Amino acid sequence: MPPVRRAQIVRATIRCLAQDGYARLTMKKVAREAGVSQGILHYYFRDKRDILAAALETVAADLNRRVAVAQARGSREPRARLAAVVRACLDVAVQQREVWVVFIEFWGEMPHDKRLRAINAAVYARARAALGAVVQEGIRARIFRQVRPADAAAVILALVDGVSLQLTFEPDAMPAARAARLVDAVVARYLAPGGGST
Amino acid sequence: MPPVRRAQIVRATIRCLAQDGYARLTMKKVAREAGVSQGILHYYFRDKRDILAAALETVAADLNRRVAVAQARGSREPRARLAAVVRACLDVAVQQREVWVVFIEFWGEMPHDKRLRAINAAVYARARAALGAVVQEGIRARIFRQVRPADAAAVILALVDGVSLQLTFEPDAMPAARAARLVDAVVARYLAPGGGST
DNA sequence: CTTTCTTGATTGGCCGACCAATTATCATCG
DNA sequence: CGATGATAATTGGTCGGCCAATCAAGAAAG
Repeated sequence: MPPVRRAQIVRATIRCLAQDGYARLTMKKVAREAGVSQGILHYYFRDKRDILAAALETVAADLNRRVAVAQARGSREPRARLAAVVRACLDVAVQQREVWVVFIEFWGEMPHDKRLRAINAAVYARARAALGAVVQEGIRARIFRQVRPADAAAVILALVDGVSLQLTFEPDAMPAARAARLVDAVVARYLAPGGGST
Repeated sequence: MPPVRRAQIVRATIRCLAQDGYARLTMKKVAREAGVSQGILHYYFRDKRDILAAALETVAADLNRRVAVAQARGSREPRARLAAVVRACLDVAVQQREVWVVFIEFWGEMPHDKRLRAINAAVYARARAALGAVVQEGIRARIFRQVRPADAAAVILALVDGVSLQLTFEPDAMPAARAARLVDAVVARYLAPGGGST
């Protein structure tokens, strides 16, 4: 029962964050949203920071899961797989807007909370490793040019994050599908064989 | 005197945001940091939100200014100019860490505040216009391939934001100079003539 | 009957906003 | 030049309200 209650509280927290924002999150609202009393929150969590850390873990895991699923569904061909991942990331930002928005909210808190930073670092390390593996595969198959997979992973991640940000704050500027094609084009040209050695 | 006092308060606010974070910003701290009484804050600003909006405006203008200066110092050659802008953006994220961190903090609040969204949209519109103009110039000179300048601008901005994020949360992962070279390589390959029509 | 779980009221403290009172600024005029 | 009075700027304290966290008491479960 403990894990169930914890999850219930964490999910309520995420909903509150999506609705009102980090700065206006209160234990009262979380308890109300979860349908429990205020006291119970401190039975399952030491304090507010604990709940927030758990919320970031959940959000991050959720994002990772969705992207992993999309990647698994893609073909074996490295280019197609990268495209599938890119598309999945951007779709999350648009369709699962709430989850993505909460994740962005945590960015602002990370400089002030070591624990949140650690969770985020783990998420990005995993993401870079997964992307790097796909790139590596493409290099071996001579589909991609010789690049350091870690560099390529960082670049792809940065592109996706940056474009997702723009889609989040100015959704009307560009449909998600077009953004995905744009990012794909950049990645394809970055990894395509030929051209300079840079 | 009014404008001086306002600026004084806004600068104090930005320092507080950099130090303690958005969620822990209080009028008391701002007043203390600015070296004025609490009451004065409500004399020059209607309420807390007003101060925060002014703070975002100042931060955004500051970022814009620094990048504009870097661009102006660059050569006339489009590729070099883009490189200068990229370098300037990444340098800001690393060297003017405080300003950049405060800007990120505002991202988390934007989904919940129309006014902050509007300010941000203006900033990005300006940035895209400036970048787009440089790209356009390169296209005319046949240095770059035919791309929609707006697309290229969005891509470069996304890359810079994404890489800046990673530099912010994991500063040891990569020195700023290497990040700049990496981004330059991606942009160069994206804009280089030849290759597919995408 | 003991352990686990849950409640809702309480606590001390800090929050943003407001306001009456005080002080500085400055144009005007004796 | 110096007094005067209106206006602008500034103070510090007060207000109701909400915050996170605690706790004693009771309900459920085994």
